Amino acid sequence: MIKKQLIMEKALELFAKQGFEATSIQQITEHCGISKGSFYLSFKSKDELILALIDHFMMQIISDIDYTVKHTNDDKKLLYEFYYTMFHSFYKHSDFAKILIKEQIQSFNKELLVRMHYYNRLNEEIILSMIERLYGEEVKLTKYDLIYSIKGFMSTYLELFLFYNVPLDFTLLSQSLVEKTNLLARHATVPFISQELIEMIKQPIHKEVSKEHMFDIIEQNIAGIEESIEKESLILLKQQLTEPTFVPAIVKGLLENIRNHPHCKWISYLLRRYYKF
Amino acid sequence: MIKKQLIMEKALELFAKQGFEATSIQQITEHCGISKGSFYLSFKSKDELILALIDHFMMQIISDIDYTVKHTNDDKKLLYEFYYTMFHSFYKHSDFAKILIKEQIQSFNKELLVRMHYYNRLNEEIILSMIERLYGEEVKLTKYDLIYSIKGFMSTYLELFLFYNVPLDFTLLSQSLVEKTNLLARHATVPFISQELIEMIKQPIHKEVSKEHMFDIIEQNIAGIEESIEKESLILLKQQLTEPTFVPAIVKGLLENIRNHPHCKWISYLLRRYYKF
DNA sequence: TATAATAATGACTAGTGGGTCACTTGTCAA
DNA sequence: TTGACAAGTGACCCACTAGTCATTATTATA
Repeated sequence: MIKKQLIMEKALELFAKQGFEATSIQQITEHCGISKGSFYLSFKSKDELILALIDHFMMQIISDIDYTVKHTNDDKKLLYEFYYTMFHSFYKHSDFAKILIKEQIQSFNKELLVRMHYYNRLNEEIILSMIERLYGEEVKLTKYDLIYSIKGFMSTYLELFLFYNVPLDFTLLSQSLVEKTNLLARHATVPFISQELIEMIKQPIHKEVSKEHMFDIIEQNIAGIEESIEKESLILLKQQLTEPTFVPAIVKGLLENIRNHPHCKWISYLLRRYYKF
Repeated sequence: MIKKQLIMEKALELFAKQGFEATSIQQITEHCGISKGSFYLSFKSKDELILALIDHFMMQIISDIDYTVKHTNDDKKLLYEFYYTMFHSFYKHSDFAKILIKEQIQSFNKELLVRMHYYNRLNEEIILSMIERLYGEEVKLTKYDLIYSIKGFMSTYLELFLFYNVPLDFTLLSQSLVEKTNLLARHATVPFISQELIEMIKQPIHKEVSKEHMFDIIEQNIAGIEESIEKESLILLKQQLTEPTFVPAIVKGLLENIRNHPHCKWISYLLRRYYKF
């Protein structure tokens, strides 16, 4: 488990510098100070490694954003918090963000493509829920265009700060984008992306996460982290999953405990969904 | 020259389908029905091929857009024409557009990176000249943000139609983006990208194109195209470059003749710049 | 037709990469 | 101390790749 993390960490550095294809397993293992065979004890293949990386970081970023959107009560601050969290989360993981943008993960693995679609869809879902809450009927016709505009802002400004090492003021950037978003939401009238277009595009998010799946993830996480409040919380949550004994308040508290542990973000997101918090 | 074009065409198809790294010279030559050695009579290396492709298409796309912006007199239509031409030009070359978006040409060749920066800068220049003409002082503080917003719109909507094969209505899309752009230009007040930030980012566009350079390109083009009005025009323009004899009206007419020939777009763009048309 | 010049070929080289596996080292309970 | 099991190693395999070059085919010229 620890070895796996080491490999992921070191591989990420190399991928961000040289790209995925251009980095050999040899280089990765050398950079880790382990042997080549040892790599294959942790990962079945190079593809499995990149997949694990994508999952690991996308889960964190998505759940960061989701948590912020769900837990910001003040509608006036919501958009701002959304942008700020998003930029901040990508900034925290900028090596990953770099490879995400550089290698548009289209070419190789089919499975990766599916995975990326999935996270993309989750992201769109979050944005949609946010703008429906903020503008309601006002954006009935233009909401999908609004999503795409927001995604457009995200991508260009992300690129700006990922590839030019300039000092950056997320506060100002977020304020600036909040104003733009509000303008588009309140005054844009010409929709391009219709409901029909969306239907044509989307493949359903099939993954309705099963209890067993969450159970597995929790077990993995328990194995992966040190003795701590988080670990204890996880164990209790695992119990709760098989035989519910705690009242919602306790469950929510336990979730809050693990929320900020980097390895628990995803399960925390899934459980929040499951318990409808 | 003809062989070169064949290779570029067939290689583009494969790159769009499988990606650059994943496509071998072997595959390309098989797809062309020529031998491996033959490839190296046209290109010194695989890198030179991708470079030639990038140049070939970026030149066409950039000069399409530039021509539209420079030759649309009606300010009311300008933004619309810009968006329409841009989408249309990428659509015409959608195989190329795909590899441009897929492989974020960052990893490999250093020279490619420089080249892409160069075209990106040209694009930004065109957009800047357009919005300064349209909005003038109004966007003094927010013009760079406006550029980035426009680029954001471009990239998300490009992705939308490049990766989902849906029927698309460029007219409606352009109208929709015109409205959004106008809203942002007229009402956005919070700038994020300041003049200083731009200075920090930009490396100067060094390439002030020399007469000799243009001369070379013309000669190449002459060799590459069939006997035609375009070819004759090129020959006359070549003469004009060494010993100016024609009045501007004639030169402009000759440029108009070659403008729409796919191989002459770039030299046409350069000459328009040179003669300040 | 003969000769020179150019174009095209594909077997070959030298090298790399992902992945395997027989073997070594470390660990820990009995 | 022993022995059984897990963790770790790196030489090795094979498929494949970019690029070369001696040889052959084609074309142009005289």
